[in-house]
Amino acid sequence: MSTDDTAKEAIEVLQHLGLKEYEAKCFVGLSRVSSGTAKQLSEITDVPRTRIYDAIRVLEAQGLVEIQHSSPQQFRAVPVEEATETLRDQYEDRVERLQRALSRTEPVESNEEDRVQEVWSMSGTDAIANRANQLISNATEEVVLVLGDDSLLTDELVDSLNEVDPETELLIGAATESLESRVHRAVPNATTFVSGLEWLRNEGNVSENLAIGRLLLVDRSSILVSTIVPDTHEEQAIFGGGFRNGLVAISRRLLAQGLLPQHDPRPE
Amino acid sequence: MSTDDTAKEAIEVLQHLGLKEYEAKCFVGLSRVSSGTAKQLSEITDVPRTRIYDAIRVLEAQGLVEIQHSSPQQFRAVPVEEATETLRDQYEDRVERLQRALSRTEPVESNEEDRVQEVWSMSGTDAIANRANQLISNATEEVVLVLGDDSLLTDELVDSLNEVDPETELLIGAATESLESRVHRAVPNATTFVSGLEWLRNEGNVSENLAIGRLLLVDRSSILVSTIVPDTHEEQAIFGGGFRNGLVAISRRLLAQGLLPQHDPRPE
DNA sequence: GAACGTTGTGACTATGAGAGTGACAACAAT
DNA sequence: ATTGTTGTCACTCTCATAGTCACAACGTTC
Repeated sequence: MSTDDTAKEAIEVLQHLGLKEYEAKCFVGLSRVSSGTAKQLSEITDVPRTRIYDAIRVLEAQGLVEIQHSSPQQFRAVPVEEATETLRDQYEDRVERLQRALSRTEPVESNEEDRVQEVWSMSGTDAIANRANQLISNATEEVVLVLGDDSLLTDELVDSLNEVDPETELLIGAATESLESRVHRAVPNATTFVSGLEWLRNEGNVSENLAIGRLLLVDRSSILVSTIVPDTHEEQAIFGGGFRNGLVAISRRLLAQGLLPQHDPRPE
Repeated sequence: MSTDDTAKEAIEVLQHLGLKEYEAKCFVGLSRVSSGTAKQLSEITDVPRTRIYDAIRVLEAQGLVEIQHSSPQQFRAVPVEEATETLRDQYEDRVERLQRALSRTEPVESNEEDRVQEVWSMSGTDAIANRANQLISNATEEVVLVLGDDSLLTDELVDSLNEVDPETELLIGAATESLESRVHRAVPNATTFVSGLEWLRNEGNVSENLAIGRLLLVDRSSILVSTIVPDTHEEQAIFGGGFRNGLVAISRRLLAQGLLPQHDPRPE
């Protein structure tokens, strides 16, 4: 039963990685029997026997399955580590080709109007984290960062923080004391504090169903605020660039109010 | 024109990475204009204007595009490095989940009949390379390896070779002198030679259209032979395990004949 | 070697996702 | 007020893929 669930998960992941349903089922099925014939596989996987052959051929071409050309044919899945390694290789290959293709295609007339009153939105923890790290890396004067959740303190983030110019002021807040001490240890250069976000939590102006994720202000000119939807655990962010940006201005004032009284004595 | 081609390539790669046609086109289009509206994008990408919105939403959810919620909306692609980094993260995530799911699901009754007269086939350079490295890593007595093409001498292969037990005998042949010297430098522990494969090339028993790729014999009990189809550049391999395996026996004899007269004086 | 189940191939239908199009109300700009 | 733009829906068309069937080749059994 639990095995069934993990199997189902494995199948889904494989489909996300580009395999078709039959192919995914076949691979997962094969991963549990060391070797088998089309008929056996069909019974395990609920894939019509006559379509096993197609699926296996594709898998073989991808380097995920081996075929013994006997009669009847025997199929065997490549060991897990080998399979994932192969998938990884394929993927790296593609991303690299993408990178090259894109970088060679980029130059096109652009309407650089340099608007500064912009507010952009983005989604997805990975993308947001990358953007945050990027912003931090480009900081020259000041970084103000508030983390609302332990999981956001990733190694990459720590690296970015430790790589900024020593002249740059680092102000890092955390939602809990334990998180603050972790930050303090990881980024010795930073001034850390436990604050708050109470001022955000308590204001009823945002939908109740949002948890503050991170808050980042770089050089007082770029701001990134993310929220985490508790149910789906999805992260959403808005991101403002430019000095005279309204959002940035507001955020500066919010931070000034929220951060300076660093020890709000109200115990929650 | 050439920009058009690379753009097309980028689109294809993105589709392989899981994006739909419209999404891929939108992203590539956006990668060349710094920012744009739905109408502009539609003109660049040939995607129907009314469908731009769907595509962008998906891209946004994946962290590849930012949206400025003004009127009209402005769209902007995340910088290339950020995008690829995000894609990489997503992928790593999936592969890891796959690995966990698979390893937790593997235990199922298995018919370990331990046949030794097996010959398996596999395809794909990545998969074959991984299998080869795996085999080498498990070697305890002897590794005989012949490389038919420069491109097969990868860093991973070198690592595997240098990590075998020093007691293990390493015999590595190469198709050309330059390749041999590269091998010699990379794997000092190995006895290298320039041979031959003439004995394979000249025999008309295999379809003319095959170039020998690699040939690997480990501990005289496992053999891997790969061929490269010159046109498609696809690599195919057969792999035999087990001591008494017929293929292994044949290969041993072939190698004994082919390798010992190391310097076939015939100059090609 | 006759009879039966198994195996592999190819061709077929059905379904659903996604490509492509159009109608239309909300909006902005003279 | 008029006109073009913008965003949303609802729709059709096409094709990949899930799912089924007929059948010939093969192997196994008695």
